[in-house]
Amino acid sequence: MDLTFLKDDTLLAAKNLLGKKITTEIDGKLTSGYITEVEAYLGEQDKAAHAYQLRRTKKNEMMYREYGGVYVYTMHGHHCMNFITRDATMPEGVLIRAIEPEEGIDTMIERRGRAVNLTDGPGKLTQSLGVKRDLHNGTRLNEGPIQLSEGRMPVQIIESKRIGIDNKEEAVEYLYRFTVKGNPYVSKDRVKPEEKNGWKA
DNA sequence: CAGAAGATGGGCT
DNA sequence: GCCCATCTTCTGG
Repeated sequence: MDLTFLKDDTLLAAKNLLGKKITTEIDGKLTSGYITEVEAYLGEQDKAAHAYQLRRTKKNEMMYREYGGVYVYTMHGHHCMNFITRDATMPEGVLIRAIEPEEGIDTMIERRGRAVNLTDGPGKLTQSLGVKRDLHNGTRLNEGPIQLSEGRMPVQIIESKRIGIDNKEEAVEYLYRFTVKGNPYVSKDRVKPEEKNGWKA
């Protein structure tokens, strides 16, 4: 699909990512799901971003690339996946925090070692999809094992504060987290499922 | 049952 | 030492 929507405003790109389908084909197994929760990280101006004030390290080097790249970092032994937006001078991106499982659920259960909470958190969904930092950091969407395609449309998008950044001063207050209203496959909050899990059609 | 608390953990500076 | 998380256990209603 056309990825140019990742090139411009990162907040808009984040909202447009909701409902898109992520498909991975890793270790010969196909898994997929629809994006239900994302967070935008705005680089230079954003105290919660890895690239705040254009900080550049071996770890976040990937953010200084053209839109469409995949940035994977590790946290407490878990992998977190971001899609890079903008261009090489603007290290911005969108953290994928949760998806609604679609295909390959048996594979997800196998990889996770449990049958519940497969994809309702940034470290969980990467484990279910088989995404690893050493193999997939620096790859590009639709040019490798990680594919992005059209999926579903959220009825309504909820804006909220980002998770896990309580020591980032004013950045804590930014409403840069976006979730599909009525979809239970999200991190932290327990959501009562609405009709069609909050998707149109 | 929900929410809080504690342990765990890897890659970087 | 710092950090965009998860799981298990403990607590209280």
